[in-house]
Amino acid sequence: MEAREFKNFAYGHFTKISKALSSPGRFELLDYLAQGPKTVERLAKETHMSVANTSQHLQALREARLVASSKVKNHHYYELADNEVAELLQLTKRLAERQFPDMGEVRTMETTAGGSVPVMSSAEALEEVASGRAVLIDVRAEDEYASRHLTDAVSIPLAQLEENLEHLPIGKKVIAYCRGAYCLYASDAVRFLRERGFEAYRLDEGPTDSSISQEIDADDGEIR
Amino acid sequence: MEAREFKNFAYGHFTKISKALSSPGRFELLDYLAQGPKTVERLAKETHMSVANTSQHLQALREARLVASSKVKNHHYYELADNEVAELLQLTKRLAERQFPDMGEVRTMETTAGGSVPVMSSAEALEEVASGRAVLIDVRAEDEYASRHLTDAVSIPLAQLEENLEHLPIGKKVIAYCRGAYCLYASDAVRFLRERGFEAYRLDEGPTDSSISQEIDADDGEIR
DNA sequence: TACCTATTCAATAAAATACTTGAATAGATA
DNA sequence: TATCTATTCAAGTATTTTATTGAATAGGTA
Repeated sequence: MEAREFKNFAYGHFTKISKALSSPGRFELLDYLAQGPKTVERLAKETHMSVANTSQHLQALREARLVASSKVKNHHYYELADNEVAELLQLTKRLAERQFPDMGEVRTMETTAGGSVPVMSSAEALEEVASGRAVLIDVRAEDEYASRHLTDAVSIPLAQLEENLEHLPIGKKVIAYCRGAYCLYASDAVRFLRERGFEAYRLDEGPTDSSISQEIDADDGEIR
Repeated sequence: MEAREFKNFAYGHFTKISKALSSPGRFELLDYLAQGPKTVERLAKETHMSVANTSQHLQALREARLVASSKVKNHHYYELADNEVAELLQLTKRLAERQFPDMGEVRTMETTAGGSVPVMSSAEALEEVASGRAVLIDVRAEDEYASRHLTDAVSIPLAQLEENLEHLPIGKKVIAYCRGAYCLYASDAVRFLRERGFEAYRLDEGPTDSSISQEIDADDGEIR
């Protein structure tokens, strides 16, 4: 193999990865898959894409080895092929926010609804929860919670928040989190709770590898 | 801003980064820029692209905020806009090599010339050099060495290796490194040295952030 | 067996991207 | 001032990527 041929081979492979990440639709799919395995249909629904289009994108992602699929009964489950894929997503997001300052501004505006949704850092939340002054709720779908969640978090999907109000402690702070800094579920939850008198906050991120240092039990996703 | 509008905004920005990284030409440009600032002409020469094409790619990279440019006299110098860009390159390469196992195989075949170029890990090299049993040579261009290099490394660009043979110690091992695991300069150097009786090795990587933990002096790139 | 569901495939049209060529610009130098 | 050099711009063509649609497949289920 000639030197140039070798270069083409190497750079061709490197860019397979970036190419797969370079479409907004695919990036969004990966973002959802970072929450846990999902079927094509569900991904299509969550991203508002057609099923065929979703399937095609997933195909592209599989060819780039960013996702893997498995079959259970009649459903094909897709999931991230490697933890480093999630890292790549994280790093790309962080870089984007750093290099395009208005991104961070817009995100803050949107997720805090112009100031009426207070944000809490992971570090502070950890302290509040540990000392018993606050409870942590995970407002994502149940299976996403099951796949992986923050220590001591309770699962209350956004849609079931109203019917679970009675289970929330009255005097304590309530800290909600969802898929991450760009996900609006937690903000919706906080607004809903504040309207009902709770001292609610949203977490500034979701359950990432760096926020979860504990081991994950393969059986039920419970963090020890 | 509507929820969907917000999503489009966010994912649109994220993918600006990946899109910029998704062309082999641009990836290669960034790879060279990770060694230090360079002019358009030089980049064009090193990548064997036309100057106009190189300039256009650099333009695209600047719009994605991956590179920044400055002007000195009649030359425009381009450089990475952020250290995280280098991290992104690293992570992408690592992921590609992990997910496409034949990549690693081909790389090993090429860079070790089928076994005649022994490789040494950074950790081992550090020990050998510290104990005085080996010398470390940086075979990249001088300005790349000046921009950043490994501790205790001596600069001997590949083209000047022959005329500097007399300065290499006879009884010691010689460890060569260049831009990284996919760069062939170090391999060329090792073959050249072995033909002349030296016990030469190539390092398995280049001067990355993780291999350099020391502070870099802004004046001359010397690592303390 | 026939039927149903989830997923993939194939074909198309529209849109974006890549590389080439030649001209334009803007600073230095003579 | 004229000239030279490095870089960018603009236009054109070829290629690649995208979303849509409707058909095909392949496992379950009745």
